[in-house]
Amino acid sequence: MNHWLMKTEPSTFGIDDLERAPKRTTMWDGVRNYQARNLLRDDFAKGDRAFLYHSSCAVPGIVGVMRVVRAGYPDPTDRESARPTWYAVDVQLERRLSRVITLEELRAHATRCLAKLVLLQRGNRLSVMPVSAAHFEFILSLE
DNA sequence: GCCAACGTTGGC
DNA sequence: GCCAACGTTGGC
Repeated sequence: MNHWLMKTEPSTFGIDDLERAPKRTTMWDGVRNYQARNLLRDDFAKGDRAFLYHSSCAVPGIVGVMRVVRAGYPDPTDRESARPTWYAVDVQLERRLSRVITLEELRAHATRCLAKLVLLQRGNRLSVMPVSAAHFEFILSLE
């Protein structure tokens, strides 16, 4: 069972939108980065849990926990796919956190508990990234 | 709006 | 295959 962190810009699609979506479920599409694509295609499994992360906003941070309800499949928004290039997954909101676990707060643990967290690595630009089980639990304990 | 950092593109 | 130019991401 893998754990993930998935970034979204709340001005485009955020936790409020996901909460209102039918079955609190959405197709996570539009990823156009090969490394992230490979994760979606090869490593995302039904039942995996993922943090929902708000980026490019006033208070960047983790706002919810999601469940992967459909593993990787060809992204239907990928128009020119004779062979599929891009992949999507379906995720369901499990719960909204009682508060935002902010990027600033995660950074406060960057030299210790969260030293290897991909989100905190220099120059990281992945929109979908793995989180270790230990990191996942630690972050939840901050709530 | 700025800018650092990275991915992608395309000329050679 | 190299690498400069360009585009994008995302925090601040």
